[in-house]
Amino acid sequence: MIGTAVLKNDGVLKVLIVEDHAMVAEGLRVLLDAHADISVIGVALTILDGIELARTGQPDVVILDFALPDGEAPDSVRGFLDAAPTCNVVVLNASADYNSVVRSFEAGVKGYLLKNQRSSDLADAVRTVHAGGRALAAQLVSALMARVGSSNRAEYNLTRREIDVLGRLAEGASTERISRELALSVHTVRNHVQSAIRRLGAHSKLEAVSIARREGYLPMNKHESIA
Amino acid sequence: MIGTAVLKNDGVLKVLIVEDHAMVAEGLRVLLDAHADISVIGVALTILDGIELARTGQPDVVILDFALPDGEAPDSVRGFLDAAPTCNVVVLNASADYNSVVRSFEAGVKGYLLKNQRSSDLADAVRTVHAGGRALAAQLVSALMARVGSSNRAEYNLTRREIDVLGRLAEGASTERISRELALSVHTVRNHVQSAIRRLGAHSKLEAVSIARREGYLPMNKHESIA
DNA sequence: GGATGAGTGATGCAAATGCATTAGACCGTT
DNA sequence: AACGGTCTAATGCATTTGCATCACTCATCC
Repeated sequence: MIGTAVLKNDGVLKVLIVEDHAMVAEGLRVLLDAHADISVIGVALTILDGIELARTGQPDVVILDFALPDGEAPDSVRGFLDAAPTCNVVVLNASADYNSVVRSFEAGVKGYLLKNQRSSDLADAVRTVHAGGRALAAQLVSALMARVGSSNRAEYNLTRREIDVLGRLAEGASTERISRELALSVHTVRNHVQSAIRRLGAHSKLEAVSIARREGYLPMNKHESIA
Repeated sequence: MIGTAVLKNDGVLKVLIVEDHAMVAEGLRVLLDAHADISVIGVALTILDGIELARTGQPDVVILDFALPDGEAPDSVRGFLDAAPTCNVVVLNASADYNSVVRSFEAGVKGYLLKNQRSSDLADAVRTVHAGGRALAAQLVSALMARVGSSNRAEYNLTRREIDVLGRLAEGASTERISRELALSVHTVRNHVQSAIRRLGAHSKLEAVSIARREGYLPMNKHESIA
């Protein structure tokens, strides 16, 4: 709150919303625009469009939905910061799973809010991060504290490759198919699988997938869309 | 559109929103309230609260999010219709999976919209269902047509025992553990697994679990929330 | 009262998997 | 420059799985 930016026109915060559900995005837009000190300069439905709008609009704050059609928030933060170096990214997610929170902050976001909060919390978060602060959903703070406190936090440290392979296993892909999809030897795929099984303390592929899913390493079930 | 209800006060449509993400619910509320002929009489975050509000408020239309903390839309439609017999339920969902659409309409909803549509579509749907019509997301219409046309609707006819075994496999249980849990011979468990694999047209346990999950035979796995 | 299918149990065999172990290339850190 | 970790690839071996096939009991249905 100390030394709020004076360089912006009228001190109005320029916000960019990146959210694939148009209905939700429109709602957030009107809710935020209702605040006199906040101005939504754009709404993007994909990461790609979002980064382009960030480049041209140079927003102060980016509201970034966690799960977008072309990727997840943590993997796109770099792109937003490159496009608009002075912007602060706030992730918006429906679920409060540990991994998503950690990955997001590791990627450099300044805030992490849940969709079950009031919209006024969102406006507050926008002001907070622009003032240089961090914004974390209240219900996450205590939960994270507890995790850190209880040193028994499972630290599986799966590698990206292992997570990738596990994800494909979860979709029912065979070792042979994965090796083709990733242009790898079947031996390598088997090694990644074995490595993941060992790290997760599992005794089979199925158990590994089960644990990985529970621990939030795998993306949510993409219900096969019919459209 | 023929013979729009005259019995309502001023012809204003009373709408109830049931959506667990407060932020989204608030957005929908302001977006809908912006229409002169629509009035949001309440917002509920759970099915239970929603049904109670429906009983006291007797809305014309209920906007019902598919996935609520205390259940899914299709299983709660009956409750809403009992509470407010004249109301029309419109399901709102993020994903367009076949099973959800079919289950919803079988449960008696009058509309099924996707969150990636414009909010004006929602207002249109509210008017349509109140006039006695059906509202289905445009992108779902053609997709459903295609499904119906190609009479190859999957009918796997899994037995209870097979579903039970598949469910345990999905949790990472081994054949041996399942045989203990169900007090069966490992041979029998293997037979059930094989039978399920055959019926599902899969080539491995993992693929069978994947297909069964997609087809709705297995309960959705809840992301372990840290909060 | 026989046909049908679920549920149970079993055997055999080829293929895939689980597990250990080795090893080179690459990359970031110290 | 040395170190550790990832990614890649491979080999060997015991175990499990995929798949076919058979058999018996017990329902249900025509």
